[in-house]
Amino acid sequence: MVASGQVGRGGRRAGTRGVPRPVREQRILDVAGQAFSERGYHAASMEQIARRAGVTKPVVYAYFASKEGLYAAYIEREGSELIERMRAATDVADEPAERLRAGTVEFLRFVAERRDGWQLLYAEAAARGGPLAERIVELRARIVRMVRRVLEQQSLDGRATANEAAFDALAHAFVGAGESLANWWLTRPDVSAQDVTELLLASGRATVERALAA
Amino acid sequence: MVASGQVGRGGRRAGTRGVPRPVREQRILDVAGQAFSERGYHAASMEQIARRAGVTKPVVYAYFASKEGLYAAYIEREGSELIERMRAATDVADEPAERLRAGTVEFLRFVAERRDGWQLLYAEAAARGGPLAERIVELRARIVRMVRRVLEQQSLDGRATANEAAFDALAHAFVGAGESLANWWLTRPDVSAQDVTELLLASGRATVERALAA
Amino acid sequence: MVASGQVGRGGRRAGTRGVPRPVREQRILDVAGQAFSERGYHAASMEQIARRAGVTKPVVYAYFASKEGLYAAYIEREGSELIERMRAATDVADEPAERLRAGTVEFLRFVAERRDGWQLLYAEAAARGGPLAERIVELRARIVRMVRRVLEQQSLDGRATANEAAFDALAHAFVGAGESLANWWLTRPDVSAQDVTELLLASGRATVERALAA
Amino acid sequence: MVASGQVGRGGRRAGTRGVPRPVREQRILDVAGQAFSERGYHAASMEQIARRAGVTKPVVYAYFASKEGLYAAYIEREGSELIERMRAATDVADEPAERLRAGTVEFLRFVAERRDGWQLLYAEAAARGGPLAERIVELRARIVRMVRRVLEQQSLDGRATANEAAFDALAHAFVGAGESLANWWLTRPDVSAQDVTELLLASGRATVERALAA
DNA sequence: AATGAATGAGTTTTCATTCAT
DNA sequence: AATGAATGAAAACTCATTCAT
Repeated sequence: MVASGQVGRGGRRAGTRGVPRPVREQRILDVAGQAFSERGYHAASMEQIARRAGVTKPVVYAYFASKEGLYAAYIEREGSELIERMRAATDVADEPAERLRAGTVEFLRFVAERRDGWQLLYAEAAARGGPLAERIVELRARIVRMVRRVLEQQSLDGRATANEAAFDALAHAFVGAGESLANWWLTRPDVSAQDVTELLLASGRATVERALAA
Repeated sequence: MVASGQVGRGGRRAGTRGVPRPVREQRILDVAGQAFSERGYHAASMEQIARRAGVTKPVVYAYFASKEGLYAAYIEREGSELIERMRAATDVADEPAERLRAGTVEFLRFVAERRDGWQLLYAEAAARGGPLAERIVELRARIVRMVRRVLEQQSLDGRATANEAAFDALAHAFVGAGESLANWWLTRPDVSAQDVTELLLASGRATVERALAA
Repeated sequence: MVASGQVGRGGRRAGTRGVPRPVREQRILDVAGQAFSERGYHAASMEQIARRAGVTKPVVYAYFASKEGLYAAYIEREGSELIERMRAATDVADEPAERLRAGTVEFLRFVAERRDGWQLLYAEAAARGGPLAERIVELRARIVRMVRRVLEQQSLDGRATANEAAFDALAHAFVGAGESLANWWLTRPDVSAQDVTELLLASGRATVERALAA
Repeated sequence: MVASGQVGRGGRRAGTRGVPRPVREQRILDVAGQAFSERGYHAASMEQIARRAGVTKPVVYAYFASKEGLYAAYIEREGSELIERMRAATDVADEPAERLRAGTVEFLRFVAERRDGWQLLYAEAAARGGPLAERIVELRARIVRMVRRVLEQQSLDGRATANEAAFDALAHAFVGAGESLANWWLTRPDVSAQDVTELLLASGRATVERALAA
């Protein structure tokens, strides 16, 4: 019988042969995320990303077609993951209050685990313009809607008289507070996720009860 | 050593002579702000900025020394104005509550009047690593401190037992909520500044009273 | 952040593919030497050098990193060759007198074979302040030291009482005479290298014997 | 009677009014020489030269028409002075030997007194190309001819059988040795001009007597 | 006679992108 | 499927030179 393994068939110099494409793709995305996050989209160079990922530039182009494509793929991966994790966490709970807590906890987990991804998503959402603007805006909008739905449900327990816009505004305020708090938290490793969560939730609850009541 | 055939450079065609320097400076800054805001620091080109400002590149360099210098000057102008206006507005009032309201109102006014400036400041604060990162971080920190001080004063009226970090967190949350709300507001021309202000303040008040009490 | 409309850069037309890198490097250096020699460092343009070498600018940068790098590489190539050839020629002979003759002959050979290189080395040594000033000064100093050593040995055959500085001075005078003579010779193709050599050596010998004796 | 002085008549800011044109011209040339000598022709900027001379750029252009004109004027001034001084010194003496000594002494004096001028003349003579090439070549040629004539006269005292070319070569060698020695001397302030002169003359004499005799 | 303010024309350098192998 | 080597296009920045005052 002839040797059946696919690896190490000789001829080639060394390289990273035999690594399956999906794995390599992820590796490239990881490196790209780091580079984009550290130096910004423009300053990050394809050359460097390729080198750090242990491949050559044409490979990167073969996989992602262009720098913008690479960027989009990264944003997409991180964004989907954030949304998916939040949705999954939220869906587990029944009570609105619990759902909000679960989503918040998961959000902070993501922020801590994927600093690069989070910071890039955040920065990109802040910068208008650019072809990924829509995608990111939509992403954030989805989160805002999730929050808003929960807040509305929470409010129904009381007597909600607030109008549409008010809830929209409230959700935006809540999300903004969460983002800002998350970033602050990243600079304060001594503070627990628990504390951050509680503060944010308490603020949200208090606001719904009092601010919307007005 | 000496190159021959170097004659015939320079010259003049028509130009916008007679415009006093300070005026021109401001004009260039305005245009630069637009460009940076629309396309981001890297993508904005000096060539284009100069052309749109009705001058030539060397003029821009004569005034601002470098692209980064131009950017810095713009950030500086907008940032100082924002801070100054907020401080001035705040200083007029005596009561902490009134001070917070005044600052908030002035902030929203700035956001509305200087969209480009606001959006650039916001985006740049979100992106770490850009040029002037420090300057902007310091700017936002100053605003956070202003808020924090007011919140502390407000809280003293009650019985504040909250620790340091809590106030820090609260201020960051408040500022984040305000930023997010401001951006949302820019997309909703039908909503009055008044309403946005009230929502934000109510949220802040409720949070201080309830969230910190916990 | 992300600029749109950046597509469609790069490409290829025809080019001189297949030329091995070392060959191309030498070709570029040759052309660069010509350009630098003809127009001086500053006046020579990378654009022009690249075009004349049949490559594009980025190729030149890929090989030599910068204009100064290119210049340095050329100076280095020519300088090393000159020194190496002189050293090799010198080392063959045993007697001081023979060594001096061999070195001189080889020097003139280099001057004749590599006009561009020689003239650039000479000009650059004359101009203080250029890039690589140090490198060239060191080069010439090495030659001066070679000459000096030989002169000292020659002198030992007689009764040398001359002080240090005198030998230094003598070596500098000899080298200067050689350079000047070489340049003059380049304008007089009818004169033989032989004659130039003899004159220079005779002058050196006479000087050592008489001038130092004083 | 009304104040008659021409200076300080008011109206103007401050400036350097009242300085007669020739004085100003010389001042500009001085500064230009420094700049060219320090940084090379290309790297020296008109802006800087003007500023250091205490005038504005247009003034420089009014006086010298162009950068090249300024350079030419400086070279001209220094070159003429060198030649003139050497000729004057030489003309005083009668004997060939005395003439050579007088010229050499004066040359070294010039080198010491006018470092900038000397170094620029030397560097420019080394660099071919450039519009002043001819002028400088002619300058050096004149010095070489002076030397040659003296050497011929000196040689006549003996029995000269040397051919034309030999004297030419000899003169070039002598001048080259002188230049090189002069530059070396500039780096050795401890050595006296006297010593340098003697060495050079002795070398010249020895060479004429022995080398040409061959 | 002098100046402040501009300008046109380069220069070096960098990068995303793509063939030929 | 992968790479080494090139390329076209731009971008920041500089400077000699000149008008309008």
